[in-house]
Amino acid sequence: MARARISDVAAAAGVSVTTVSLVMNDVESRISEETRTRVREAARAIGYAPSSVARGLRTQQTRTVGLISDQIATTPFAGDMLAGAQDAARENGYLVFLIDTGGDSAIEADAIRALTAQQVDALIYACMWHQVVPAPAGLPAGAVFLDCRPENGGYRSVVPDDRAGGAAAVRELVAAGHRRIAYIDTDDTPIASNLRHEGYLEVLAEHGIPVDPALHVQGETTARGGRAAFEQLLELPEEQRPTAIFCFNDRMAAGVYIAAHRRGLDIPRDLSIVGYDDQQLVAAEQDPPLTTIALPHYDMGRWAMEVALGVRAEGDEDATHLMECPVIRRDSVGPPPAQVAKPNRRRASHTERPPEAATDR
Amino acid sequence: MARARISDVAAAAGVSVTTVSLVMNDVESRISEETRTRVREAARAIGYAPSSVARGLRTQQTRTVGLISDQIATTPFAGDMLAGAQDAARENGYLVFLIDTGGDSAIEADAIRALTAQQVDALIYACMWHQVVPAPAGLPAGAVFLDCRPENGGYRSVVPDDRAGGAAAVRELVAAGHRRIAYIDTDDTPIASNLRHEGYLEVLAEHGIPVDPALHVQGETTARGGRAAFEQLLELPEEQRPTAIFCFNDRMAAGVYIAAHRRGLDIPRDLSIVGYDDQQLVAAEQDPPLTTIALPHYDMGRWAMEVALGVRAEGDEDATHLMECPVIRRDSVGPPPAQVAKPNRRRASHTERPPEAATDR
DNA sequence: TTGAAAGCGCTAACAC
DNA sequence: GTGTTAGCGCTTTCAA
Repeated sequence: MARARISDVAAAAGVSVTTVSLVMNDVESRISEETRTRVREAARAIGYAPSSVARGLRTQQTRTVGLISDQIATTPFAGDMLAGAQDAARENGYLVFLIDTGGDSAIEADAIRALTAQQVDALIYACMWHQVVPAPAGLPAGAVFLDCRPENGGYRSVVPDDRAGGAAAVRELVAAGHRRIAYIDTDDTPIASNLRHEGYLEVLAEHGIPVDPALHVQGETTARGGRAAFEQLLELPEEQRPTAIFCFNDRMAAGVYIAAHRRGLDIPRDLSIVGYDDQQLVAAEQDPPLTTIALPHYDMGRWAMEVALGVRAEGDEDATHLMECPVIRRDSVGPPPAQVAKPNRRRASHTERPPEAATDR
Repeated sequence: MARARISDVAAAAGVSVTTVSLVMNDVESRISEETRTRVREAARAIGYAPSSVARGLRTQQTRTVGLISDQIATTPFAGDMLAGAQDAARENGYLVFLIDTGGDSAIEADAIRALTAQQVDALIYACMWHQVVPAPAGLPAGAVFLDCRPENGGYRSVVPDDRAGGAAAVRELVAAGHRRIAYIDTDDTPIASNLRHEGYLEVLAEHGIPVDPALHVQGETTARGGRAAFEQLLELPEEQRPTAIFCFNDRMAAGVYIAAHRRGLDIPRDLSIVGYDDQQLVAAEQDPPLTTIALPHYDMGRWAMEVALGVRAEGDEDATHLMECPVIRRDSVGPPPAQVAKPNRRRASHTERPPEAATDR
């Protein structure tokens, strides 16, 4: 059977289409309660549902949003951003068109065209990880950047506060008593890695811990890369080795776990580790479960959608919103290995690790 | 500036709207080449793009597809299905509305209503893993089930061939010389786990390998669950222990790795392992990389979209398509440990484990 | 409290 | 080869 139209309902209820429209849209005013119920029943009886297409044409509002991403929907990294965005869209009665471009700019341009032709009411441009990107040509004003920033501004955006996150990670380690803290870094993703590194340096400075360049190593952002970087650290003379490691991400931390376990090192007894991302299937599945810094994907997705929809008032048309990365405490952080075993291990202990360090938690 | 309309282009080019429409839609017939280019230029000059909404209303075809899923977009499990579906949609000029319901049936019902109101041309109903589900009320005929089957039929569907996949996994192990092969199973996901188990039994039977119930253990589908199940296996008398393990999924296999490494067991020298899923961030990141059976997510997604769009002819309106799960050979399978080391390792085999046991399963 | 009618932007049947 | 026009299904102004 063909779709029921508003005129069918009108005929069935013995009223005009105007009345049906008024009833279906819950326009307060006029219309007696009796007519109301008559219309509603007729509608239900013939299974009528208004056509969003016709309504969209008439009102020039489609209650539809476009979400263009490089790959968030199809990779395991940042799906929660979608969840946040979707939830916000649904709560406000919007449907979302999702287009993963795979990073292909031709597809991206087509996507913008197609979404514009669809007259979406809002547009979100999302990346799978924090980066600074050129704003694609033709991107409508009012679009919101999610997990990325337009390099020349002009749009609102939301990204994780990686600097504060890096600081929080290191603070966690310092609070446990560590002073020799390595940072296993990467150069694959410059923005995030630089910011986290800044946070690392900031906390060392805060506590008067000298920076040892030998404790800053790099690798690719995989378990293999983390493992290789860790092995580099193990080549240091024993007293120079770290007692704790802050890893750029959880995958790299997983590599450290593998190497540590193979050498019989116990986590956290012999080595404390903090990761980053709180990545599903990685962080919590380690043994012991990994303490890490969570990327606020869900909240960023929700923020972006609410701002794009105009549901959340954000003063500035051209500002970057930094979202906090919470510490997820699990079991990979403990105090440094007891040093009584190596009484003569270093210089005067007050320079090495002031007892006060234990108290600043 | 407001959106340009077709009449603006017509005026600018000094032709009628019909002509513009014909040109924009590349309708061969009539229209001189000269007029054509004039129209095209006018359109480009004023930045005209046809409104999909108006076109949708007029033609009653929106070139839009709905994809309702439980959680595939927001979890790290099956994102490739989306990639396959999206690619197929894009290639055919369709845009996709994505709705993750989180498994909430009220949201699901709303989603079906909203998508119907949007007059989507096709609908895909997808699950994050292979299961049999009741078809939601109101689901339009012609919808396609992706990675799930409607319990009472009535719709086309595509699911992985888990039975053949299970068989392939075990065959891999048998080919390497193993005879004592355990199956670390789960009861969390009945359909897939039963099917894979059937494949396991099938191959044992094929090779006349007796079935040992002690080698069939269960756990939850996490690294922790896999680890616990493996430890149960290690409690068996030495000569009864498996030399190879087929794990229900890669996460459980990861748990086996952890326990094995902690005990100093080398993979694959002391123990061979085959997983299932070829899960990103899990399978390939193990050390050594895990041999596993891939779930054909991308191809299933593409299949579902093509069938839903009517681009791929599928005879039966009510059939389940089984998609092959390829073996991904990596480095976790090797020959069983040499048995010369324990010449008297088992007693008379017929008392220890009567061959008839193979038949009573 | 209700209805008639215009018109959103487009396509396509039909006329020229 | 090109133009006129009806109408897709709805909302909304205006009149009654």
